[in-house]
Amino acid sequence: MDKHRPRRPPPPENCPLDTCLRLLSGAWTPKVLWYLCDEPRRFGDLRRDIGTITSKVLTTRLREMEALGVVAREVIPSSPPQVSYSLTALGRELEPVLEAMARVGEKLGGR
Amino acid sequence: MDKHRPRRPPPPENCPLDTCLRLLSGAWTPKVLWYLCDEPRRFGDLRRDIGTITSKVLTTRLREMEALGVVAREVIPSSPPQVSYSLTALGRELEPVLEAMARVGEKLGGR
DNA sequence: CTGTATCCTTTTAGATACTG
DNA sequence: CAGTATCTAAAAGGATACAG
Repeated sequence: MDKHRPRRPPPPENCPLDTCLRLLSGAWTPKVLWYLCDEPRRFGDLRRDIGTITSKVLTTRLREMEALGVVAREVIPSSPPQVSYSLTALGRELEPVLEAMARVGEKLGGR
Repeated sequence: MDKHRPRRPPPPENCPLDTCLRLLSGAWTPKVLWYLCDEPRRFGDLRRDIGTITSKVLTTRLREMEALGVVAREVIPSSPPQVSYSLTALGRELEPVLEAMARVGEKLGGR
């Protein structure tokens, strides 16, 4: 008799979207991932590549992604010190998302 | 001879990502689009489907997406008034992005 | 070079009440 | 039902200075 809920139930597909959204939220995270998809990069390279991000924010985002297991941080003992960031296997799963975004961005033109 | 910039130049693929990012930024926009991908929905339906969004924020996001041309707003003259929201052709371009996100969300498990 | 520490501004969103 | 209007709080980010 479907009396009280004749309407669509909340789709369970909802949860995975939320999970991914938590990871990609923030204006900078996707851009960091974009460059790391290309190849591993050092801290200063990432900063220059992205262009307008401050080191504070970049550090914060990288630490978040490290904690989530999508980015790996490797310290190369040398002088001056070098730190290289790369995607983990899990992080590489995000490449299709970024590619889909870029494709849509092209169709959106200049908005 | 490549003295000052021996490093990789900023990839032009950057811009489309930015465009898409502007559109999808904010925690709610992707969720609204997710439900509209399923089928057109009325204001109150969207609010219930999403669950915890306030009408103020939902209105703001819908107006933004309208302005960008990804969502269409249709008023159905009736009593009580009905307003239906749907994706435009441009808006439907975003479906692959959301699907990619959901797929990654599954692999991310519970983080 | 790779960060950390402060402080401040902007953006986003939540609470709540109210209207046609 | 479909919003609008205020006000407040929280999150994100920018500027700047400084350290190992």
